Amino acid sequence: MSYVQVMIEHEVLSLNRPFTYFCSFPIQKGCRIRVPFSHRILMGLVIEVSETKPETSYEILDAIEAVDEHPLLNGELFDLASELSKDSVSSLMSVFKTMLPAAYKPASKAGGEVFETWLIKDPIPEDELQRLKLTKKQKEIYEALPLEIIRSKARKEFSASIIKTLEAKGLLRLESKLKTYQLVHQKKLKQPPELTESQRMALFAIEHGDHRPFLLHGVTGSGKTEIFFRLAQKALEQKKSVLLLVPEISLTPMMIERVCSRFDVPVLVFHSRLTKAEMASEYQKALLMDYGIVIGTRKAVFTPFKNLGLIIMDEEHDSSYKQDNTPKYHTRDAAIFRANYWHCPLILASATPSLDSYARAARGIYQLVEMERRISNTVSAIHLIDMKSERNIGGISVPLIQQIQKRLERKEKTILLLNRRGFIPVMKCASCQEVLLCEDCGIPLSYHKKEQALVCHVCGRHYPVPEVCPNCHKRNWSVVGLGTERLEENVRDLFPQAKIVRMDADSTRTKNAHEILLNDFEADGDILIGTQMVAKGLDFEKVTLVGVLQADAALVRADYRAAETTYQMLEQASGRAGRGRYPGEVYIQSYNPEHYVMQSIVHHNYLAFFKREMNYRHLGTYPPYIYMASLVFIHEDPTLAYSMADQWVKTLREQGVNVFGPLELSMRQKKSRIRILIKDKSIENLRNTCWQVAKKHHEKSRQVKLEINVNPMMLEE
DNA sequence: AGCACGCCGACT
DNA sequence: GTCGGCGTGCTC
Repeated sequence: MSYVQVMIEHEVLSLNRPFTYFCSFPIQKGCRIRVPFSHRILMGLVIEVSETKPETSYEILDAIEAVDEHPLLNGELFDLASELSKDSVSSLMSVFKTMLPAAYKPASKAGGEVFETWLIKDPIPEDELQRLKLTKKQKEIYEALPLEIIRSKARKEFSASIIKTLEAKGLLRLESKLKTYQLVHQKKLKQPPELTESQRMALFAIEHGDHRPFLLHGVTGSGKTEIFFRLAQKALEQKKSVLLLVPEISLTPMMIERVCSRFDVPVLVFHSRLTKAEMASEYQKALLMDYGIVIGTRKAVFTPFKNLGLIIMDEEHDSSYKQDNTPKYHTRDAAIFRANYWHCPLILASATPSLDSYARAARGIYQLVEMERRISNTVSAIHLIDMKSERNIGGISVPLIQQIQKRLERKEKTILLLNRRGFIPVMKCASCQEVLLCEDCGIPLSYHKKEQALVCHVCGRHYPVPEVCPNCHKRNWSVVGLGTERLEENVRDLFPQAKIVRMDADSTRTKNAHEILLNDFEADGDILIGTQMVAKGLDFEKVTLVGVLQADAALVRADYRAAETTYQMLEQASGRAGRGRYPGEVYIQSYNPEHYVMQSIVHHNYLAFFKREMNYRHLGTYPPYIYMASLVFIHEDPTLAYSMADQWVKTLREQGVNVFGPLELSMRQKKSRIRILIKDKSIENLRNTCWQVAKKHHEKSRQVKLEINVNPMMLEE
């Protein structure tokens, strides 16, 4: 007997509006509902319920049935969803779908949940028991049974036949419940360590701060985790929950281990490698949990809380925090929203803060807390190897080989990091290492093999491939590339007696691969070879040497953030060495040792890097000085996609919008992708422009797909 | 997004 | 004559 506003399961922008239905059954906001919709029956989500009939020009149809008894989303998550939808220029339904566990997604045909049969022992009066005349054995088992137990477990532990009899006599009630999984295991609790002076000061600063988010800039090994735990302790004492976000699945096992050996409270885990049933189980636990700790990757930021007291976002600079499919939201924005809602502290932590965050801290939007000292009070020595003059074998320089040899003799461990970005086709002079830059943007040009041209991926300008290098006038162009597999072979040839563990996207595809490989390395491995993923968060006492191969491969990327991500990667990688008692050494192989990124790393000087990089961003009008959005037009026919993009460039330019392009990107799934870029000083203006294009584009053309990314983390592709 | 409707070409 | 291609319009 109510009228409901329903969002339909489709994710397209053209259906991103509520539809009204009459509802003859009770229903609440946040429940799924089945409704008739254009010749079919669809699933929808109720976003509003009202008693009065809205005034409409159309006929209102009857909804079919309610799917959920209890709402899947509360008011807070609703508001968060609508903000993220607006901010990321994507449909509300697409946000709902990423928020909810797969088993509860509006469009899913249910399923994914696993149910178990439970036996419930309801209280039964004594005379009733007498009347049933149980045998001695039956009575014994009946009394020994707990009030609630999983049927299969009861049958195994007691007697299957007697349990059956008890069921038949009506002494045990059957109930189907969602299966719960045990994803974390309580460890033996450890005592908190003494705080160092620098930790105490950081903690003091956070505890005496105001409501603004904190940016905790602590060098690797400065003991940020202990700060997290002290703050968590406080929140838990007040019976409030703690949300602990990590960028990648590979970092969850170590974090879970640490949390469980410190706190005796419920701990929940969320990440995309959980099965549907595990995810549903954790979600149910979250709904019921009064207080506890939730650890997870970006999807954990949507956990329903009864009382949230602290949010920690570790490695806040990591680009995995931004989802790269629709809705393209940033976890940081969702975390800020939730911290505001709960009036709780938000800690953005990193050894290498994103330029965005550090700039915000500089402007007082965030409160900056610095930790400059390592706990061990040692600083790793960083050596730059100039690959232009140093001899190398299979991509490994002679000094690095000697160092690895030393570690093998001393039974210490080595991590070798190879940047996979080495595969991005950038043309380079093999004689003088010159890389060609765009005259307008100063950004390295990418080599497009098919059209034999050099292209700037920022402004879209094309250049012919020059005959000879403009620097040394030799004709010796090359495209660089060395993969982890090749490197593993080379290392094996050099050190046949060493135990080598390789960690990359290939070797970590299976479920617990990360854990297994890392345990392997910790137990008796000598050398760990890997891509970026070995740069992040690993904490092994015996690692005293880190080698970074092709350090500038990332620098040469055709992206305005190339220097920033290179800096972050090198600093993070360096931080893996010397975490224990033994001091660490880092060898960075570079063709541009004099580059400011390399120099800042050697001198452990983030601020110097920050200033240089900000200056560069200012000159090129890049974020954080302005906001940016990329619009990609996709179609099989390149001319159609291009003309669409081109039209928009012209229309927007007439409106005075700062627009760049169109630029042809590489093909994806046999489809042409044409990108235009919009820059704006005001984020509101930028979003308005994007929404305007999104809506109008859909009216005009259905065949050309449009993908919008507000504040993209990466540009080249 | 789907799906019906409608208008043109090439087949039993 | 009809079957089926896919451009266009609509969904409470």
